[in-house]
Order: sequence, then C-alpha cells, then structure tokens
Amino acid sequence: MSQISELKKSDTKRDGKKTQDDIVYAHIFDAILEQRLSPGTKLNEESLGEIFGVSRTIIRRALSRLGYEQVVVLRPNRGAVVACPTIEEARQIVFARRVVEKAVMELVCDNAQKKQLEQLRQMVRDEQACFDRGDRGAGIRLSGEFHLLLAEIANNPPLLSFQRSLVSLCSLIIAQYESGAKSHCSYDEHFELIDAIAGKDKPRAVSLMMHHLDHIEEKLSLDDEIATDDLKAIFSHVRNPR
Amino acid sequence: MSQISELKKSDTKRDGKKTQDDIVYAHIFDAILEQRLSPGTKLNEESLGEIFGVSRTIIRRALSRLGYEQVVVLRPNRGAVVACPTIEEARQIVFARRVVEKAVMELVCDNAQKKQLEQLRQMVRDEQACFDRGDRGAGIRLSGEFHLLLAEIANNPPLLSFQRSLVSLCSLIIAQYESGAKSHCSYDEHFELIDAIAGKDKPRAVSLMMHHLDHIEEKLSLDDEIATDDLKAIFSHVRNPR
DNA sequence: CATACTATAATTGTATACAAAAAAGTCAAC
DNA sequence: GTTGACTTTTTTGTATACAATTATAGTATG
Repeated sequence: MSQISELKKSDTKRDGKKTQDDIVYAHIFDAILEQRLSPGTKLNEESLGEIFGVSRTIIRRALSRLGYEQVVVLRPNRGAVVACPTIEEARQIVFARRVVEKAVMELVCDNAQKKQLEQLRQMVRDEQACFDRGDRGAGIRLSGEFHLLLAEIANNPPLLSFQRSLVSLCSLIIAQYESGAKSHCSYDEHFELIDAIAGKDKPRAVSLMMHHLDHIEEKLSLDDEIATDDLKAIFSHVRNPR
Repeated sequence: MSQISELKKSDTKRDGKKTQDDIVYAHIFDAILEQRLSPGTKLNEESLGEIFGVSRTIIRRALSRLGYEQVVVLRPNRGAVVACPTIEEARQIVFARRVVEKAVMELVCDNAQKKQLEQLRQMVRDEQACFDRGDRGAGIRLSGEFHLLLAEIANNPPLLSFQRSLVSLCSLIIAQYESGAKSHCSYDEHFELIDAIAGKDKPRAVSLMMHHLDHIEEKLSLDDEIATDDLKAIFSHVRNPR
C-alpha cells in the first residue's frame, strides 16, 4: 500500500489547530463523500496507520467517530467496514434528511446574508466546473458540501452535525443504488434553490429541496428487489426438505 | 474517590454483548440525565479510570463518544468537561429538538402498536412513582427516556441517535437554567401525549409536544439577562481609559 | 503586596507491547 | 473433493510507558 502523506507535527501545524485524528477522519470522510471508498470496504487499522503514518491509536479514534456517525460500521472484534445501508435503512436515512433539510431551508431563508448567498453560488459554480472537466469525485463531494454549507448558514450546530452524518450516508446510498450514468444531484437544482432562498420564498425553497431528495428515493424504488443482498429472500422458493 | 464497581470480564459478559466503553459511556450518560453531573464538571481521565476500574484507553473512548454527542466538551490538551450550553446554544438545541420531536410524533402516530402504547404508559407510571417517592433523579431520567422510547417507536435509527444527544443536552439546559422547584417535565403531559397517539390524532399530538417544549424555552427567556456569563456585556458600562 | 518567572507536578496525547479473538491455512479422514 | 479438527497467522482490544502540554506552587523582584 502506498503512503498518501506522513502526518508529522509540521503538517499538523500547517493544517491549523486540527489534531491528527481530525485529519485522518477528514480524509476518510472525504473519500466516502467522493465515492472513492465503496460501501462494504474493510478498513484495516494497521494499513490505515501505515498510509497516514500514525499509530493505530489515532486510526481507532477516527474510526470510532465515523462509527458514531454511522458512516462506518464497527463490528466488535471484527473491525470496521464502510456502511452498506439496506433499502430499508436508506429510506429511513432519506426520511431523516427530509426532516433536517426542511428545517435548515426555513432557517436559511430567514437568516441568509448577501455574502452567504454569494458563497453558495460560488460553491455551485465550482461544482459545475468539476463536472464539466470530468472530475466526478470532486463534483460529488462539492454537491454534498453545498448541503453542509446550507446547514452552516442555518446557524444551528446540532442540526449541522446531524446533517454531516446524513449527507455522507446519502453519498453511500447513491454509490450503492445509483443505476444509470445520470448524475445524482444536478447543480441546476442547486442554482434554483439559491434563487428561492434569495427571494425568501420559503414554500418554494422547501418544495424544491423535497423534490431534490425525491431523486435519491426514486432509485431505491426502482432497484427495490434487484439490489438486495438478503439471501433468505433470494432463496425463499427453496424448500428445506428436512 | 470511591469505586462504583470494577468492570471485569465477568461483568461485561453479564451485561450482554456490551463492551467496557459502552458501560462507562452509559454510566456517565445516565449521571448527566439524572443531573448528578452538573454542567461544567471536569472529567478527569485517571479518576474515572479508577472509579470504573479500567484504563484511560476505555475512558477516552467513552469521553470522545460523549464529545461527539456534544454533551461533553473536549478541549484539546485541557481535558473534558460536562457541557454548559449558553442561552444562545440552548435555544438552538431546543429548536433542533422541536424539529425532531415533530417528525417522531408523526411517525409514532402512524406506527404505534398497542403493545408499544402500553410500554409508554408503563414508563410514565414508573416516572410518576419515582417523583411520588421523592426520587427526583430517577424521575428526571425516566422523563428523558420516555422521549427516547418515542424515538425508538418511530423506528428511525438516525433520528433516535440524534434524539439521544438532544435529550441529554436538554437535561443539562434544565439543570443550568431551572429556577423554581417546579418539575420541568410533568408526567401528566406525558399521559396526554399517549392519549393523543392512541387516538392517532397527529395535530394534537404534535401541538402537545410543542407545548411541552415551550416549558423549557420559557425558563430561558425569564433568565435571559441574569444567567449570562458574558463578562463583556456585564461590564459594558466600564470605559477603558486607554 | 502584587507581579513575573521558574521549577515542579498533574494531565493529556501518542506509540507500543501484549492479550484475546477471529481468520486463514494445513492436513488427515472419509 | 469435501468436511472437520487443529495450528498458525492476522487483526482487534486493552493496558501501559513515555512524550508533550498545561496547571500549580514557589520564589525572587520591584
């Protein structure tokens, strides 16, 4: 396995006041958001330690944080794997996200300053640029970060922290169930959202957001039976002769 | 400091498949829910290790989980303290809780089975019994656990996990800002909520819940200027002569 | 007496060693 | 060729040692 970059003291200082496990956490989080890490991938502690140039202590801290966010599943004595939400779980996650995004949208319509609207627009322009130049990974990440920026503008730290977890989980869901080549979260819709916010049109902003989330959920319905890994269901027609 | 109980392997096994840090986490969480741990209390790693009979490794894991839930604040190099939400933060937490409780209530009205209604009623009876016999700590904890049981019945794990964080934070807010002797969350209101759920009366259930949360927020408005620790505001009339 | 400075103690951060558990491999028996 | 018991290797869980940082006490100085 190749070394990404040894995180030495000097790096830590350059990165601000972030501690080493924050950095490891951020790298893994980004990899998930960019869909470079697929659902189900085993996250070996020692390998990760070598990659980042730190001891397992740091890796374990980062993994347990990801585990708390449910992006990673920690199986006792059996290590950590990137989460593979079932369709049932995916529906619950999207539902939770509807709840949060609605609240965020209403707060943002009330609070958003001109400067923040420009920040949002810039981020969507970046997102567009990424897709245009074919950098799908970065595009997907920025698409997720757009929703995180909305939660930040809503100015409610608990909701933001919950949103982090939900956005990364949705990224996994899309990775697992996206069938066609169609991009999952188009920037046009993001521009429309910004317009609604700028016009302080709460009902329209919320309805656009709900529509936005419908796209994710539609894929779940389509793939309903196909994508399942429930062996019992797959072989339900086989009768046990005993 | 006295030893509560050494958590040895045997205990761990008796407690099911919970690992040691789960147990430490649960003990601290309960202490916060019962308001035996006050906002601002320093949580020394070595002391906690002695109390629970485990090494700092385990304590640190439990603390970082509590830190993720924001119930405990982890100050780099300066240790962990029980969170002291400011009034501003308290408002944000209560807002987030309104959002979650509304969604939970609607799900519960749709899904609740007879058996679960009885479970809810039993819990509120227990709560009432605690207050009647003067066990305020356990009463407060059960009051919080009632709301967690609702989130469980809503059958949405992400929302449940968020609710855990919000309920414990609210317990801290109440500990910090509760002025009178009046109990913060009366069981009568819980019985009313159950009735609304049993009648599948969504609007009433939601409105009762919002009213329930108003009680917490009212205290914040009352103590608005008094309880603040913003030194700059307190001494704003003092002119700096330089 | 207050303040700044230094030495010391206490506490947190990280790496590592070892124990415990799970996974992978070996090989004989059928 | 498959199955099952045994051994070895790998991986995770926990304690501990040491380094880095912060807090405390003591001391000298104005």
